[in-house]
Amino acid sequence: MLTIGKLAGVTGVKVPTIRYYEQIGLLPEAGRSAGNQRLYGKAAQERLSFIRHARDLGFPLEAIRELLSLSDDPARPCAAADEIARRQLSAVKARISRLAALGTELERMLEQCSHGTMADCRVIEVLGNHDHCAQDHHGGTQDRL
Amino acid sequence: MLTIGKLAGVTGVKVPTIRYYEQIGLLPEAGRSAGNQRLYGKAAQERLSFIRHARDLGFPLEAIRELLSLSDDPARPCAAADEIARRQLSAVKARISRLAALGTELERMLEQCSHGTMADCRVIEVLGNHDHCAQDHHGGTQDRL
DNA sequence: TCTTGAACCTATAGTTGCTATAGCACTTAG
DNA sequence: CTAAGTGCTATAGCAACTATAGGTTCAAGA
Repeated sequence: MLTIGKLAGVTGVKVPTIRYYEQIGLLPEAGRSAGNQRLYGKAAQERLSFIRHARDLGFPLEAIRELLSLSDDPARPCAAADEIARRQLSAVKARISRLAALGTELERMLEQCSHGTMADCRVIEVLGNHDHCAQDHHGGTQDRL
Repeated sequence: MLTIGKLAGVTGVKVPTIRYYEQIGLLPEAGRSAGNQRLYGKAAQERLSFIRHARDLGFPLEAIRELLSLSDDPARPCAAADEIARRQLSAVKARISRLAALGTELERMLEQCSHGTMADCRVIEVLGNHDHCAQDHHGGTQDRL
């Protein structure tokens, strides 16, 4: 049985984050010691590692909640889990292409800068006037990493 | 003179967002009509367009605040603005490379999926066990877009 | 002129995924 | 036995908005 600090150590998830996951129901309520401290077994450790890994891959907590509830039911077809992962992949791809466009625009902006005074700074000028832009970078998707 | 709704229309910034920018001091307090409604002139419109464009390029509000205060002082050298933009560019690049790694891992995961039941779903299996991963995707930078 | 509906106002709470703080109780090494 | 370290709860804060409630003002049609 691990205390919350040890669990944090082995999973790489911080202590307050573990308590937060319990609070939002992503982890079941932990058993307690005589002195009211949380104690974790192997199952909890595996569940938390799963969550950690999925978070590292950018899955939102709600998606992780779905994945966990799917995996609790081994007989069901795996298509639903598949679909969640595919959604995540396409969100990642969308994010990359948007960021690539932003990077290009930022580079263009910086190349043009002649390092004089603010009065004729291209950075400020470009930001003030969208007509200078080569690409359309308006209204990107809001899906979070 | 534009009402807040018209200003929202021409700049593409939503009405509550404009009020929010005023509240946090990114926009100066707007003048008011006889009936206490905000009225905006050309200067406010340009300032807001600047903010919008910088946000589209992913600059955090604090960076925008700096850029605005720099541009209010046309005699100063442009190096400071340059530096802010360079920081933003490197944040964008870091974000892209991290996302690319995540994308690769997600693709690998999905390729291996044999579309059976949850019991032997690779998606779940891979998420549960980091040893399956080709790459290191732990502890990415937290800088926001 | 009256009325209706859109657009405005303020203030507050919610979003995501944590992180930090305050003020305690418990546990463990010396 | 005591002091440091870890644990507990509850609450507030972060970015950057978005949504809601409950009220006022404005513009246009009858």
